[in-house]
Amino acid sequence: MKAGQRHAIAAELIAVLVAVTAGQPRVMTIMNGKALPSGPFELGHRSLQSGLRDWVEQQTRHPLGYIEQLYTFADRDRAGDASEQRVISISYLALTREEQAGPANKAAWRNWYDYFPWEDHRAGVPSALPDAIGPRLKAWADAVDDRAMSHTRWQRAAIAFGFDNHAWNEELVLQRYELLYEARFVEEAHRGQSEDDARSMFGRAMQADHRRILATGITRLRAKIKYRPVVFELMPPTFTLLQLQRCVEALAGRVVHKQNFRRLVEQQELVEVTGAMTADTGGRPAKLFRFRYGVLAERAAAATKLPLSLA
Amino acid sequence: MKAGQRHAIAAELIAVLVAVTAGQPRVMTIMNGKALPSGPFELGHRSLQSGLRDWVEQQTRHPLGYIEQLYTFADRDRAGDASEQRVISISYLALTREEQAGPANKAAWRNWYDYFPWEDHRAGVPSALPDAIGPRLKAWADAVDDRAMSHTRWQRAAIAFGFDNHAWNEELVLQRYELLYEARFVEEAHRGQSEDDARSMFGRAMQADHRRILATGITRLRAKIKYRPVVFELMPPTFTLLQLQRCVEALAGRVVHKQNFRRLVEQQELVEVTGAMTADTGGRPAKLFRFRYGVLAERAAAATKLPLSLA
DNA sequence: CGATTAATGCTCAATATGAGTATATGCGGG
DNA sequence: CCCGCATATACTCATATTGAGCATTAATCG
Repeated sequence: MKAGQRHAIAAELIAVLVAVTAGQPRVMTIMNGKALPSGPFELGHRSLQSGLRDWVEQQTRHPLGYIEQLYTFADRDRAGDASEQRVISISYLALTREEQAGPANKAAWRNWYDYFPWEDHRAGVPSALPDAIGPRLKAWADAVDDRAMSHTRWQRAAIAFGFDNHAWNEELVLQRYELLYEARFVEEAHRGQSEDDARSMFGRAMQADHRRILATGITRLRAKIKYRPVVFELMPPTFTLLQLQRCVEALAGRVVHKQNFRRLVEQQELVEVTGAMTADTGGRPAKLFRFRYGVLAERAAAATKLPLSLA
Repeated sequence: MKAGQRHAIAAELIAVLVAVTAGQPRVMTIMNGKALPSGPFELGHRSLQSGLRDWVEQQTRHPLGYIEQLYTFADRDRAGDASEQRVISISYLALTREEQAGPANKAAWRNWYDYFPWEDHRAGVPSALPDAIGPRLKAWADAVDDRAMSHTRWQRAAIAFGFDNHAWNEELVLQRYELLYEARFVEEAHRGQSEDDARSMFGRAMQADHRRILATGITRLRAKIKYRPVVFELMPPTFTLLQLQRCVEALAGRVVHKQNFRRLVEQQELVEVTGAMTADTGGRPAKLFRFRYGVLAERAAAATKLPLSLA
């Protein structure tokens, strides 16, 4: 071990901090929405996790309920500049509730679909997909000479974005972003160009690879809500079943069958009635529920299995 | 960012390299089975992944088919000594075939159940579980005064190890190891004591937290084979369905229903016949199959869903 | 030849899942 | 006070998935 080399390394913690408010999935950003909050890992921190927890709680004044490691990156050219300094970035997914939290400094919550407009299928397939994104990906595929290569490109795109009769798979967030990056449609693919805030059909850009990290976080979360009761970290203490459903739908970017959703949640005993009712949303008053924390103890592998099928 | 502090960090890559040979799951070790192979991450490496790939291939003379990041650790007391040097360890799961691979130096493959004897349920529940481990965990739970605490302890143990009518869940490898660690039954929990190689009922110990990392790798792999066709990375180019089944069983530590296993594998079109037959194992000759690589392209989320139920 | 070991083909019951119908209960406006 | 409107909540039903057996076929071994 060449100590001299090993020392030229720095570690950075990056958080994908998620909340769901007003039916929209939000992510905490800094720098006018261009970056995810991140801070250095220092010797004073007990562990990576606690290092992250420390400064995120300091920023949001909110205890983090749930933290999960996402991925560790250390690509040579991450920094962008020619510094010989090597940076290892350790990213985390954290869930919280927006509520109080007078966010310090210029930190701000953003709708995550600002960054990935093609990911929200709650109101049906976004028209930009078949109308604009599809054709461009097709052109990108056709742009190579090699027929086989061309076919492969289009097939990858079709599977990822659900063209050609392929079913939409909401968990392929990262795959889709990487495809758009490879095709150079997202701004990050050509560094140093258009610096405007424009929210194009390919979404708002972010600094360095932060948008990729966000995509990783969304991917993980969309997968996780199907087999772990993590949604509740995003819910207020009591809620109606429809509110819970809307939260899941916001994250998954698709609607679910209401009756089946209730059946599932109830038969799995994930929640219990509080006795109270609410008549806020207009229709017949709904029972208020709370998460039954018992499930965490009872079922180690506490399955949720939200089917999240098409609606 | 206090540069002075950030520089005092080193990064290390650790591999859980797995193969399945002769019906047993093996893991590559060094230091007489006491450690997982690991090496420093250096400035010369293009990325973390390629750094790992570089030296693992150098050690095993075998191209790695599959690499997946496991987890990144940086706990203060990891080093054990009082050095102020902070080490970040990035662990990976890698799959390969044992075959050729004249393993360099003192590297050696070990049956992973040497480290976790209680994890192999292929021949039924290991007698040590109800006979010895259970009672000791019960005693550990009873050792606290607080009744509620005591109850919680036992309940955690019962769920993790399948006592009190709880079903055995093969994916709780890490949870079980951590419980045994907490109860101080595994050697690593009391550093600096018995240094012998003895394979006690609590398994062979490893250096530092390598056994925990191995547990993390097994956990991940046991989960993954259920929804991704990764088993094939461990199989020879052609194989019979029973061989495939035995491989899955070795990893999962439990047997599966033969007919249902075949039904699943075939209806998902994960394999295709080669035309050849083999009459090696005794009974009626079996068809030889090969993995149908097409599935990787066709299904992005190439589901495997090996049920892995009780048999 | 008969026992042994697998391979392979089929059946069946119990759930899980996707989708739809019907009824209940609040509110606001006319 | 009655009429929609919007949502809550209760059931029903067809189909797919799963877990478990039973039966038959085809080689090898002694």
